[in-house]
Amino acid sequence: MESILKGKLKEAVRILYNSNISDDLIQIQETRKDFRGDFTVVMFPLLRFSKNTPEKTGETVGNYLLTSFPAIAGFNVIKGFLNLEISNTWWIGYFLEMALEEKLLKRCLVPKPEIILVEYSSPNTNKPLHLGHIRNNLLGFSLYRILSACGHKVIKTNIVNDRGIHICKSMLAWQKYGKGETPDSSGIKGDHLVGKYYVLFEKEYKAQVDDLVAKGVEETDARNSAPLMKEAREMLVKWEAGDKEVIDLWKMMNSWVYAGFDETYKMLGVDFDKIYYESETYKIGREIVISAIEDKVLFRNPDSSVWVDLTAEGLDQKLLLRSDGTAVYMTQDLGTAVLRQNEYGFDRCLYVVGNEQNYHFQVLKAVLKKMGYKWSDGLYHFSYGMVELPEGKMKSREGTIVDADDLIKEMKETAREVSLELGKLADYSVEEKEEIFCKIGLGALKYFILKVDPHKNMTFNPAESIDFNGNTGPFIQYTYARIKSVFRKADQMGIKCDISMSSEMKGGIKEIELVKLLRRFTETVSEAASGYSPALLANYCYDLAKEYNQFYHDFSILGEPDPAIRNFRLALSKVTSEILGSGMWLLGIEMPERM
RNA sequence: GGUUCCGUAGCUCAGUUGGAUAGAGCAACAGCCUUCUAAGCUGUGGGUCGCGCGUUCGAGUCGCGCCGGAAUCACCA
Repeated sequence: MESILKGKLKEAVRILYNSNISDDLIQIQETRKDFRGDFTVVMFPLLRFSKNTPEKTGETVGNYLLTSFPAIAGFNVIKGFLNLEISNTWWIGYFLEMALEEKLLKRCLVPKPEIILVEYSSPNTNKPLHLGHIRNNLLGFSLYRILSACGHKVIKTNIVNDRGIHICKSMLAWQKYGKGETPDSSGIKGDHLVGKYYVLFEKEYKAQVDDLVAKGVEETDARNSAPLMKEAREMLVKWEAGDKEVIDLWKMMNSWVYAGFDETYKMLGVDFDKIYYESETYKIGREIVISAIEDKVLFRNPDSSVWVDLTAEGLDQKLLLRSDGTAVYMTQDLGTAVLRQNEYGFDRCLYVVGNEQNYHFQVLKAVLKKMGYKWSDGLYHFSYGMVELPEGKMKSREGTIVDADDLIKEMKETAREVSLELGKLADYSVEEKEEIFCKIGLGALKYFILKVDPHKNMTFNPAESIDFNGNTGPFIQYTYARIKSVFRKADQMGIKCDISMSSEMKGGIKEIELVKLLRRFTETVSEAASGYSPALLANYCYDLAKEYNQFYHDFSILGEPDPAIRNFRLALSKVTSEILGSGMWLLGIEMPERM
């Protein structure tokens, strides 16, 4: 409609004022709710052609459109705004077209699909996942779905940080204090078991440091010379040297962690097409760095550490290889990027990583560019904000880390309580009920996180559990289940939804509001894709659900005697449920048929 | 100190490329279930959009300068 109107406006200006107007001067937007009309044209840019007041210009243009364009039923001018009223016939025609379309999402397909790699999750193998990872996973996964919906070939990847001193810490603690404890023997989920020994290491290590400090040793010296730290470092050297005993221990404990992660990922409903391991990619990174020294892109210090000079790019000098030749964080990310480009030839690579690493990714991109990799332009750091508690950051030392598994469990539990209290699922089996509690609990959690603009920090208050009323996932799920319920009832009553019959609809109707909102779906998906913002889509779903609930409250659907109107309302309900369903699906949120 | 991001109602958050009188939810208060699911709907109260200047017919939105908060600037990852 906007593009037709645009054409008509150009025509109007040509005929009325004998001038050609460029596209960017024509501003069309949906009319605000408190004014009469459907579309609003801003008159100010046209004044240079009309040489008249905004009001007069509005009148003249409005009259022209009214007589030359049948879809326009009327207009009014307020200040510099020309509000056009579109005929209901046009709206209904528009809606029918939409309702009969096989796959609405086809409208989102981009002309040039790209190969896009999305990296998300990126866990360390020494601790279980926490709330921060949940935000990361949900964002990454929904970006995958949204970009895929637009026709891109999207590959979900995960890079597991499975090497380094922190991994050795938990291994060492297990070796010293574990007494052969395993997930099976202890009944503890693998990632939590390994995490337990990481915490234990830190505790024992701190005790040693405190002890040394008490004996008069300087704090930094104490940290370096504490026996546990020494042992951990020795273990890392052994690991890098491929010592069989260490490697075997590493493999065993990692396998526990992976089994634990898999369970959490499954609960969250996320998965990956390809998993990279830093223990493999850091070697590639090292090779690349070494060959770049020969090309004089990098330089070597007298102590034989390798650096890149990015002062010309406004950044600092950055270390790429330690003086002992071992790799740092950046080294492995360089290797991973090159490996991925070789394997997939991606056009874009999205790193879903917290904003605390903004500098790191700036450097990564700059280094690759300096090394001559043209595809480095396609790297994009999807930088999202931290999840904070009311009192600030989560801190493991203060035990305020919100564990992912615990949180998911609590959400399900709350869903169960709320649901049982309402008692609408009495005739369901235990398994069916559990499945619904799961959908609702996770729906609440996922929506809570995804509705917030990704690049902002967000607050989570563990004391007040996540809401199930208002602007929440369950609210949207409820709306969906409600519509499903209407259709179950319609079946019982033998009422079929014959969309074509609603074309006989006439008259002034409030349902048009709903149509207007429905039509925004596909453009919202496109915006969410181009702006990398699932939040846009989440808030759209909320707006739609809210609008539908008003409609549902104000009008009877099945009780409506006029079949044309009844069918129209049924069709509206059907399209609403489909859009809510696929909108939430794009966010990775499942919808229950009943709740 | 340098760089990046953020600052909107008591709280959590929306607010399209600058457009009209800044919106939701939660919390508080008052209503609505013999009729399609009340996890819903309706209403009331609540704001110097951190502060100032500038650009513009028009600024929560753009620019500059302050103030406040976060992150980062490691031979940690």
